[in-house]
Amino acid sequence: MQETNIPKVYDPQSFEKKWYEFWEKNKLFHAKVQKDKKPYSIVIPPPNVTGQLHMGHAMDNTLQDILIRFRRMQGYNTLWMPGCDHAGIATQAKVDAALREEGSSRHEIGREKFVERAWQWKEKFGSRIMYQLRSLGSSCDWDRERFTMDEGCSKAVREVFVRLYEEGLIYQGTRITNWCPHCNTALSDIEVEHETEMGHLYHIRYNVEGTDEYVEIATTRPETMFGDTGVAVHPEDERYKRLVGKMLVLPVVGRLIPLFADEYVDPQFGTGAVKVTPAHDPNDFEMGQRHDLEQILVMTNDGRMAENTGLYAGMDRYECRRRLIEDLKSRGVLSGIEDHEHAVGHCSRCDTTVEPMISKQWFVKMESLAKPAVEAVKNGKIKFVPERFTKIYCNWLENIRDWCISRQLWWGHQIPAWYCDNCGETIVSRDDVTVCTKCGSNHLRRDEDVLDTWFSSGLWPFETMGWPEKTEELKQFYPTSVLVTGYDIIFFWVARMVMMGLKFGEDIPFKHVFIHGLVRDSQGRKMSKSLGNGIDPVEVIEKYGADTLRFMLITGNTPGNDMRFYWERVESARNFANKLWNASRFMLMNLEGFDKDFVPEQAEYTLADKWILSRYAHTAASVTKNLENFELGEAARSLYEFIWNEFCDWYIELSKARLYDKENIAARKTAQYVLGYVLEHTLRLLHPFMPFITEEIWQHIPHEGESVMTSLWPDGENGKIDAAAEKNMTAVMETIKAIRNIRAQVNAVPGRKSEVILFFADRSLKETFVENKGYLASLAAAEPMTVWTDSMVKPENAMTAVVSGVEVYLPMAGLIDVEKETARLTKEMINLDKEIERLAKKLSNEGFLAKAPAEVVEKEKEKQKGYTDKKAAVQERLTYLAAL
RNA sequence: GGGGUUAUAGCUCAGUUGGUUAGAGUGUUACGUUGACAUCGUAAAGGUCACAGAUUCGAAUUCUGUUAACCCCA
Repeated sequence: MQETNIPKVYDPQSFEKKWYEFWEKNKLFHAKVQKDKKPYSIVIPPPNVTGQLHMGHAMDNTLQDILIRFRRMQGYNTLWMPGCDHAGIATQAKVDAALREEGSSRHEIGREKFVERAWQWKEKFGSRIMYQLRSLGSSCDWDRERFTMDEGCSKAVREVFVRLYEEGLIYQGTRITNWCPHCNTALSDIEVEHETEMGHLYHIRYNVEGTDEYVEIATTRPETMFGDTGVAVHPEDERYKRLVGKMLVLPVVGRLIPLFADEYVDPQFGTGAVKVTPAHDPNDFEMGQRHDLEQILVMTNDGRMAENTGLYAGMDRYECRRRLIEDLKSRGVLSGIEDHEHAVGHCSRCDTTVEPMISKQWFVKMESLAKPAVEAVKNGKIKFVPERFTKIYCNWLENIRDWCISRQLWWGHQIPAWYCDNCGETIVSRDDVTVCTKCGSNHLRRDEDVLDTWFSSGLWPFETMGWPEKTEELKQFYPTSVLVTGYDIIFFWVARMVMMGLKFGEDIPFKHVFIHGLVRDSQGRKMSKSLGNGIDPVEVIEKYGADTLRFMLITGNTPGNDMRFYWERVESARNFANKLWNASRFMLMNLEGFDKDFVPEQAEYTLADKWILSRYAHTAASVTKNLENFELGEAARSLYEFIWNEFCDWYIELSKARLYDKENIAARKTAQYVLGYVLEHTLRLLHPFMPFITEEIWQHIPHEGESVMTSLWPDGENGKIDAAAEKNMTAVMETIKAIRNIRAQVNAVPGRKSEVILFFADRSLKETFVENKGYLASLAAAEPMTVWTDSMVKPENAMTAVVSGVEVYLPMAGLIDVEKETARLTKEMINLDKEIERLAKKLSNEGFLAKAPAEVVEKEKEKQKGYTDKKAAVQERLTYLAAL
């Protein structure tokens, strides 16, 4: 157990892997169903199998791991369900690219082979991501690892699809959807990102049939004019009233289209007349429905002009736009081009400009699903942390539109719908179908499309627990305790899970939604592949250790807000780990004669012992409270401050005298006990944040149990809080700092002892200082310590400082620098005057005295007295100096 | 157009129910390797808490408005 030879420097590489394997091998992450224990469960936001872990994952999983490890130590039956997502479009794109490298393509090898390739991809990259999660320290229950396309999830997806279809909540329809010509698939509304772009507004004249008159329209997408089936104006627009009902001649094409009136048209915009292309614009589509207009599709799925565009057929949509503009110009019907700023939709996956166009797709009716999902949040069953995301979530669900769920991809859950070529029947079924249920024909074709990836992700909290079977896991772990995710997928994922959970899981999927922000680069930019500014968490782990990365990610950051990545901050976290490492090393080097059964008598405790135990108790309470409130950053900060500024800077220093003195056995044993107690318990508190280093140290120092991760969370330590010890110790510490300050002022030779004379305005402190004068000697080189009493004359040739309750005099051998000393004290005087004045004003304020709580008034009065006493002492000193 | 976030030390950020001489890390300056740690220690400098009002005995903290940056939705 006793080891004095541990490395001088924190070296995470030497132990992180070892401990992870130890935990995993001993199944410490595994959650059995145990009905008598309180459950605490989290399902991981499944990373895409496409690639690798990025900094956002590192952040997300660090937060989850902290919560899980904390609750596990608190005694909950804790489940963290891991897994990954098949990520339809993204993965298909990756596999496509791999095939292209080989000079092949998905179309060449066919669907079956392609899907095989995608599975191979999944095996390779899925396991890589899971490995990366392990290197971060994530305490997931790997025995339960799931994948959104595994057998169980596929079964759940089918069940949900069929039930929704049977209830009429899933339907097939020909509607305007957002089409990505690059990914070659339809997208849902939220997969489109709108960016404001500078474009042009083209003014084109459409002749009124049989006259020389024309109507001028304005459009941003002239190439869609091949699909125009009308021109609309506002019914009250005087400019056009007399022309409504007339036919117009579509330029270039020559087709006749009606001019009609519709309330939708904004007479202020452009010329007040809009071309109507029902097959290529959502608003036009609706006008088309109202006015019974034909829908003419003029583009192909890859963004080229269709056969019906004559000379332009086969041309890219933008090439067509350029040529068409030239053509219109030469025909003299192009009357103007204005610069125009407008929002253009882009594919969130590949950034290609999406083309709104009609196609036949599957949709989910959202209204009835969204209502209970809003209700669950409004009535507080589900709570967002931070609370402000509630509004964002509710607003979105309250204005939700139907969800396009079919994708023209090969990688994903194929839609369980079959079409009968014989009678035209559509059959949706849980099991594969070979015979038409209506006409008995076996000429069936399965729908080729797959489902939106988020359709299966939406079932994640319960599909991973065995739904639709009524499993023990569901009974114990559903609803889950908390969902931890970024604000960027509240709509994509959180909202869908709530809807699906309420509908099929028969309860909310989670009680809390803990939202975090994005990790940005040091300039505040989003990390992205195209910018090349991403930082690989694995690189950070290899260089600095997972604990360092974890600690860096959760400090200096508050819930829901973005954070910037700085290497300096990584280093600062690493230094903290090193500090802890060396504090432990100090203890290990002083373990000789450690008696694990020894517990000191109360009387054996020194002031420092009582003080550090009290400070530790405060820390334990605040860490617990902050973790329970999802204030993980605050929790980590309080541990940082306790470990560094109190335990290391003061307690270790103060324990040295007793530890080095091998004669006084009782004192040495007490110091060892307190050091051991505080360190061992602090390691437990820190374990959720920095699992590896805490385990490594914990295993070296005296402990009981097999792992710090299964040790009990420190609780009920409040008995150790000792207000008197804290007050007295604070006075000692302040005095030490004051002496050091003076010594620095006069350039005292470091280490050379000098006398200090103390005068106690607060008499109760005298005894404390007499008993603990060793503290002043060792930490401020102040020796001997003389106590001045009222009857004596205060020392003259000395430097002075005043701290609460204590006047400090440092006699000077030579002459003191009167000028410098006067300046220093004058500055102090000014500060004190300012405070005294402020307090005087406050304390003479009738309102304050009458309305503020008595304890606040009392506190202010005490402050006032403290400052006044200090001022008197400083004044006295200044008077003395002036007389020299 | 609607909604939201942010504005605190040179930089990055804390500051959780209103009462602190407003904090940390980093950077800067001076000094220092005595047996945990130079990935360190000691000391210091550095802020009108964006601006203007309001509420209150009391505002960095609550409310309103303004300005600036960013984000989401339409």
